Amino acid sequence: MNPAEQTALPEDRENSSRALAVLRERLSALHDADGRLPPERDLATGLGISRRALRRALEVLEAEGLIWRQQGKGTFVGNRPSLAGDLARDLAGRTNPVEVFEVRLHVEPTLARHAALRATQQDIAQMRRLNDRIRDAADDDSRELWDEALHRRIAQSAGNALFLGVHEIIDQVRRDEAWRSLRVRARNDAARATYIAQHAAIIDAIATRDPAAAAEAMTAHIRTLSHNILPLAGMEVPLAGP
Amino acid sequence: MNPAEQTALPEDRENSSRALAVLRERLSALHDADGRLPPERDLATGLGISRRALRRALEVLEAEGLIWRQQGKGTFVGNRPSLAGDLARDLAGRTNPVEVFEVRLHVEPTLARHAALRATQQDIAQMRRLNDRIRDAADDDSRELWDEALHRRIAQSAGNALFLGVHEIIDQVRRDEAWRSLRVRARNDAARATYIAQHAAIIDAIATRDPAAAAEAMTAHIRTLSHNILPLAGMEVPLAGP
DNA sequence: TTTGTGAACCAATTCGCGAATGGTTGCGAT
DNA sequence: ATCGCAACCATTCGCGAATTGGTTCACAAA
Repeated sequence: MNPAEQTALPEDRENSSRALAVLRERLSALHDADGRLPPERDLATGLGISRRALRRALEVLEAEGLIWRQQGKGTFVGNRPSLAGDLARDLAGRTNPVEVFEVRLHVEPTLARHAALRATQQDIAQMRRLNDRIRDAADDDSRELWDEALHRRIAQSAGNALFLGVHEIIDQVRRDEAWRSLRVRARNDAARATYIAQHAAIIDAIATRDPAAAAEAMTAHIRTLSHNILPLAGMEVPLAGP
Repeated sequence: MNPAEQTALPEDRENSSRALAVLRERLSALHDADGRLPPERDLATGLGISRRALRRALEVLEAEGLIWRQQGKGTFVGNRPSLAGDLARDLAGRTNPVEVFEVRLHVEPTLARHAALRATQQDIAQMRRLNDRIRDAADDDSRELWDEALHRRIAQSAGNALFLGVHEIIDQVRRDEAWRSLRVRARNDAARATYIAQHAAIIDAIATRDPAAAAEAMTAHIRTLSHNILPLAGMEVPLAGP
């Protein structure tokens, strides 16, 4: 899924063809374990529509970020896999949560600082929507997805493609399967309200174009995260500042 | 080649088998344009030695970092290609030199700061050797290799595997083929002495365990680089500090 | 005219299989 | 014991056929 794109969509697409509505509804039932949809030819005949009509519907779903397609490969639900995947898996095996927080503590406040200077009004509105999604999330897994989307949106708003790539690497390492149990143990009802308030403080600082405040708010947020998470891994919280 | 490893080697390996000496001598003449050596079986018969003796020699060369091997693929001279390659090429196509310096200006001083706290005496001695290699380099291409090795050694000394991975990505983007002509134009005899002096200042700060001075020296170095290079690309020098 | 349909073709990818290659083991000679 | 030789294992490559998304075209339907 791509939470960031979903919320950015208008809800008035029902005037589209019937194929789109049918496809959107059955999307989660059609794909296999790997998220792969049947080939376009099979899917078209299976749904009783022409291939061209099917492709128009798929174009909409792709623009919404619900699916991704690649010639010769197939059509898949979810987000297109990133080139950072292999590198992130390799790094995840050689680093540890303390190092990840040490890096985040230096990178993410800088991204927030730049976002305060460069974020558009759409960026800021989207950040607020994403923080609402975090607050209203029904379960921990979706909450993690929205939280990741918010941090990514801030990184995007910093307006530096290389910095965004660096952030993506860090984020993928953080979310590596090897540390899944740690993330599950870190889920903490009491801390949720704190996180949402800290997110709001970061967004407010960006909205008021205050780079120093944005960086400080982000630093405080990541420090809170590290204090809540690292002890669960039996690790010390690093003292170094940004 | 792996300049960092080469200089770290002791010179007393001549008591090894004759095959090793022969192989080490002819190494640069045996590989093809891609750095590939002949298959072990062919190479063994070609050198008139048994495959086992050849493999023992290759093990030494691999440990020295002069070659790398992979089952089913072959044996190659030089450094094993990094997983960061694909991602770096992709990022190089979406970023630009200004963004690269913006990121370096935030990442490398931090690495130098950490190196001041964590570098070993071997690290520091190696840094000085590498700066001498830069000074004594015969041509610009090898000078670039030694310079890269020095910056990498500083990143290694920071003692954070994830940060090292981030630095590797940035470095590979910086060295992307697409910007080769820019790097060539940036070669400047007059600036060489400045760079070597700035490197020495960084190493001195690390050696005296002064994190702030190390970070400041690195910041000054990268600012000098950006002032010398970015105008060649018709770009403004970014003002933001670390 | 406009739109949709089916078919054919293009381009990128995958799959299967044999060959090549580094990694490993075992046997026999020295 | 050590060395040389051979055989075998695991991974990768190369190539061709099949698969799959991307595109074009002619024709029919609205």
